[in-house]
Parts: sequence; C-alpha cells; structure tokens
Amino acid sequence: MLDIKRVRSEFEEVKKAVESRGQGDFGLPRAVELDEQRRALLADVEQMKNKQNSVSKEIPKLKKAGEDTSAIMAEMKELSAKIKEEDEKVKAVEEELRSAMLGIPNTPHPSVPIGASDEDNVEVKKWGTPREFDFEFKAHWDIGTDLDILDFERAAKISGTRFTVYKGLGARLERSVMNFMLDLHTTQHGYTEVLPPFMVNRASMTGTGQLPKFEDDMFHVPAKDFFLIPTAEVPLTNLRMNEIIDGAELPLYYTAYTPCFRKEAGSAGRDTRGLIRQHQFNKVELVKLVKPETSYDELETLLADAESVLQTLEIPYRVVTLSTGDLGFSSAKTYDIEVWMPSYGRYVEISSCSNFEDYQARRAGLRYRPEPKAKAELVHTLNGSGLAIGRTTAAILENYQQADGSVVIPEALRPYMGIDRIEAK
RNA sequence: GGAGAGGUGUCCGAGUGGUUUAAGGAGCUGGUCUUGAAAACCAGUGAUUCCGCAAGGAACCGUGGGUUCGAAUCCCACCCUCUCCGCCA
Repeated sequence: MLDIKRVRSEFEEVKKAVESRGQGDFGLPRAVELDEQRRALLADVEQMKNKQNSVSKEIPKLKKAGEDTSAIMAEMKELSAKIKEEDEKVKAVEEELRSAMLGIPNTPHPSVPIGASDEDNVEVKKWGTPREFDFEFKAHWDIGTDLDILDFERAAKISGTRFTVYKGLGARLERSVMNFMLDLHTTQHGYTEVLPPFMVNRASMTGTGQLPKFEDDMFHVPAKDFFLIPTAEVPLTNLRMNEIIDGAELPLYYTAYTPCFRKEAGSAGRDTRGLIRQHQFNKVELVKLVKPETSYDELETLLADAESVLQTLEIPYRVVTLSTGDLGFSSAKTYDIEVWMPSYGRYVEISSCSNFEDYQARRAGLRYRPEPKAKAELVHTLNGSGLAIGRTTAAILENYQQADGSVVIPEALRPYMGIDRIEAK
C-alpha cells in the first residue's frame, strides 16, 4: 500500500510513476478524493464526540447533586444517534479508501526501465556459456520419463494436469537440490531457516499483496478460509506482522523451503509439458526485512545470493531488470534470473528478486524502532527465489544430459545424491 | 469436535456501567543520599493510530458488531492461549 500522505502531497509524481506501468492510473484520483472526504467527516464527528465525552462526564456529577438530567440525556441521545450516523459514513468512506489503496500498485523505482512488457526488460549480465550439444539433446520431460524418474501421466491420473510425480532418483534429486540451496543460504549467506505453514489466513495474503486483487489466482480452502501459499514469501514476510522490531535486530534474513500452489489460470496452453509451470512446485525462498536506507544494497546482495546457486551448480544464466510494464504489483524494482533451458532455446525465469520498499510493510504492519526511544518506522521488505527447485531440476537434467541418455550430477550436488550420475536404463 | 478457564499498558497484575484522565508493582529515565555501587526515598514515564499549522481533539483494555446519555466492565459472533475429554500422524 502506498502512503496516502505521499499520494496527497506528491500527487503528480506518484500518478506518473504508477502510470508508467502502462495500465492507467489505478483510480489514484478517486483515492485522493476519498481521503479528503474522510478527513472532512473526521473533523466533524470528532467534534461531536468531544461534546459527548465532556457532557457524559458531567452527568454523574449532576446526578450526585440531585439534579434532573433527563433533558440532557434526551439531548445526548440525539447526539449519540447523530454520531452513530456519521461514524457509519466515516467507516464507509474509510473502507472505500482502503480498498482503493489496496488496488493501487507500488511506484516503480526511478532506475526501472520504462516499458510495456517483458520485451522491454533490460539484460544486466550473462553468466556462463550455453553448452553446444554434439548429439540430439532432449527436453527434461523426455529425459525424466526415459530415466523413469519423472512421471507426468500418473500425476495426471491422481491429480490432474500441471502436476508431477518424482520417483526414485528423481525424488532424490529434487530433495538434494532443496537441501543444497538451504545449506548454501544458511551457512554461506546468513539466512535463518524457517519451515512455515503452507496455508495462511487472509491477513497474510493481504499483507504481501496477493489479496484482494489476485484472489482468483490462489487456491482457497473454504473450510477455514485459508489459502495455500503461492510462495514462501507470504509466510516469511508476514512472520513479524504487526510487530515493532528492535532496530538492532535488522537486517533479518529468512529462508524457507515450501511447496507453492498456483492456479495458473491465465496461462492455459503455455508450458504445458514438463516441470516449468505447475499447480504445485517446490521453491526455496529468500526474504529480507531491512532498514530503508539499505534496501537497494540489500537487493544487490539478495540477487548475488540467488545467483550463487546457479554459479555453484555451473549452469548458465542471465539477469534482467524488469521494465515497468512487467514489474509485479507490489514491487518497486525486480531482477529476474533466467536459466538457460536448451529445450526452450532460451533463458527461462528461475528467480525473481524484488525490493518492495515499504509497500508490503505498510500493509502488514512491519515496523522497527531505529533507536531505543525513537518513533517506529516501516521496514523495507525484499524477497527472491533462491531458487525455484523444479525449474532447477529441469535445468540440471537438460544442461547435464549425456549422449547415452544419462545425466551427470553437478559436483556440488554429489554429496547430497551420493552418486555422480543418473544412469540410463 | 465437546466441556471449562482466560486474553488489560514494556512486563506482572487489579478492575463487573460514570471521581479509571486503567489501581498497584516491576522495569526504564532523572534526582537525593554515597568515595563508588547497591538499597532506600523523591519525581517522571502510552516506544500506538488518526485529525489539526497549532492549541488541542478523537481512537485504542484479543477482533468485529450490539445495548446505553456513558462500556475494559453488559450482550452476540469470531480469533487466539491453557486444562480436561474425544479423535489422530
């Protein structure tokens, strides 16, 4: 959520920033209008309440003095009714304002390239060189099926499309990748490992920005009004919800493995084969809560932490800065890491590293006290995949495949796998 | 799922309709005393949100409603914690 005071005082700048996403002004002028209404109503009703409070204090004194209070009480009854009426107006306007504000995305950072779509994303760097195959390489779904370590047909049978069964060394590979990532981030990069719930409440989903706007993309559990998490970002970022964190505790680095659940409603027909786009996929997530003045430096190190996974696994990738047209709703700036996927003949997104500035913090009530007696301020939140495990597994299968159909295990994963190659049958 | 108890300020804890502008204690800050410290004593102490240029005002005792001139206090719903029972990895 944006700061309404900032929207009020820097209206033109904020409007321009929001509009740079290429989807209009998101009702920004209406929000300012509602804010004005709200303040006018508040001034009015608070004055009435002031009178009510002071008169109510007099009543017991008058009663004690033996005076007749019925006339005053009748008058106050009227006032009370009027206050109730006005309070309802205030509440209605405040609710409308809140929902208007919840529907306005974050303002992109000035360094974000202006653009209409992912085609305007700007490449920041390339790492490694895509391998030249001297044999006819296969896509990971064929590799996995041929090695009998991935089973898409039976997954469809027990669940449906966009699910995968990992089997034997396939399951072990997925688990190895997960453990490798968690170990890397906890032992080398200073993250605290968390194993959170995979279902969260509405407040959490609103805190990170999935709700109310994207409810249709989420799996909902009606029995308890829970949502299956679409990413560990949700439980991790909301972990300190409505807390005032001691400034000395910052920065906080959390990492978690969780499955992620997404409806993928708008992507019918896209990436229908393999591990790329699933209703349920595994991911290791990195989340940071930091002091505002450090957040852009923290974004760079977050990116580096995520990159180091692919560097250690020795898989080629590139990094792009998302343009305003491709930037996520809550994000002020995002780098995508894209891994080289031979079957696609291009780089495929495997991590998204974002700085949300205080946008999520304001929604989730994430504050910190800079100095022992100072006023509480909003933290900045960041997150990045570190990385998507399924896509990493896919990238390993494709980039490390051999002419005989086997797959060599990357050096860094061998301690986890206990073998150096998944043999062809 | 059933029965019961409870959720109050930084912490502990009192408070069942109006001198509660939330008692008392602890903690914290300052002071007196002391060579210094401790103890004792004195004073101060919402690190919350909103409105307002300010003076000041409003809100906030788990959350949301309701009753009342007036609610921490009464009523309803929900959430959470604890105990017992049931079920169960």
